[in-house]
Amino acid sequence: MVKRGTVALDLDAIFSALSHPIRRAMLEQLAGGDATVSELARPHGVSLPAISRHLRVLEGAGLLKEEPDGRVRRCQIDAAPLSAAFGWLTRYRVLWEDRFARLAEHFEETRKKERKEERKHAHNR
Amino acid sequence: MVKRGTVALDLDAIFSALSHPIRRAMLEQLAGGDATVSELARPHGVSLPAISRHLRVLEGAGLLKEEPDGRVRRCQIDAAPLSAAFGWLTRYRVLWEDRFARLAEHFEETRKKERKEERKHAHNR
DNA sequence: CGAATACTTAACAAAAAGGTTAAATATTGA
DNA sequence: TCAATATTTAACCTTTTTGTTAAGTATTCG
Repeated sequence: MVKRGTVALDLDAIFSALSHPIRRAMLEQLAGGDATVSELARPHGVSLPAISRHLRVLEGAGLLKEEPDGRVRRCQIDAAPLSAAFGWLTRYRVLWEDRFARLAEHFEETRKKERKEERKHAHNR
Repeated sequence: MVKRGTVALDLDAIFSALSHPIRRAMLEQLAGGDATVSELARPHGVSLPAISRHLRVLEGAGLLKEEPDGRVRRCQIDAAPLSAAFGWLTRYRVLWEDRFARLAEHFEETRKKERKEERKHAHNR
C-alpha cells in the first residue's frame, strides 16, 4: 500500500470497492447525506449481513466512516480515496487519446444539464 | 449494460478491470504506445496464460483492442471506457466534500512537477 | 518441410467475493 | 425487567478470480 501525504492510496481496494453496483449506489446515496445501515440497505433486495459486508469493503477502501449512535450506526462518506482513483485516471488521461478529453467534456455537459433539471424540479417539490 | 451515445458504460467491468495492479500496469505501459502480448507480459512475473486472461479482462471492459500482426498480437488501449469511470467520479465529486477538490489539486500539481522532471531527464537521455 | 516463436485453450486448484440463514450483541423504551 | 430494534458474527454454499502446467494452433524462417 502506497502512501502519499497522509492519504492512504490503495488503488486495488478503491477500484475494487467501486466495482460493485450496490456499493456505488451506497456511495451515491451517501453523497446526499449521512445514513444509517438500514437506510443504506433499504433500496437493495439483499439481506442485512450482505449489506454489512459491503460496508466493510467500503470501509476497508477508506471510503466510509461509521459512528455508533445509540443502537443505530451512522455512516458517512470519506471522499479522499476517490481522489486517488481520480488521480490515477487523470494521470493517464493526459497520455491517452484526445478522445478521452472529448468524452469527459460530454460527461461534464450531461452533468450540467442534469443539475439544471434538478434545480427546476426542486421548485416543484 | 447501460449505453450512452455510442459508448458502452459497464462500470462494474471497468472498475473491476482497474482493480488489479497488473492490469493497471499494462494500461500504463500501453499509454506509452502499442505493445505485443509478450512485451506486456515481460515486467510481471506471471505465466503467459495468466497475462492472456488479464488481457481478456481488459478487452471485456472495452479498454483494449487487439490486432493480429503475423504471429504477434499488437495491443492498443481504448480510453473511452475510462471516460465512463472518470465521468462517474466527476459526477459525485461535486457532491462530496471540498476535501476532494483540494486533493485533486494536489494530484494535478504532483503530476505537473513530475512532468517537469520527465522533461528534464529527457534531455539527459 | 520442420523447428522455433507467439499466443491461446484446456484442465485444474486455491483463494476471494457475494449471498444466505441462524444466532449473538447492544441499545432503547414500555 | 423484557421485548423490540439495529446491526454484526458465524457457518455455510456457490460463483468468480487468479494462478498454474500441459497441450494445441498459427506463423515465420532456415
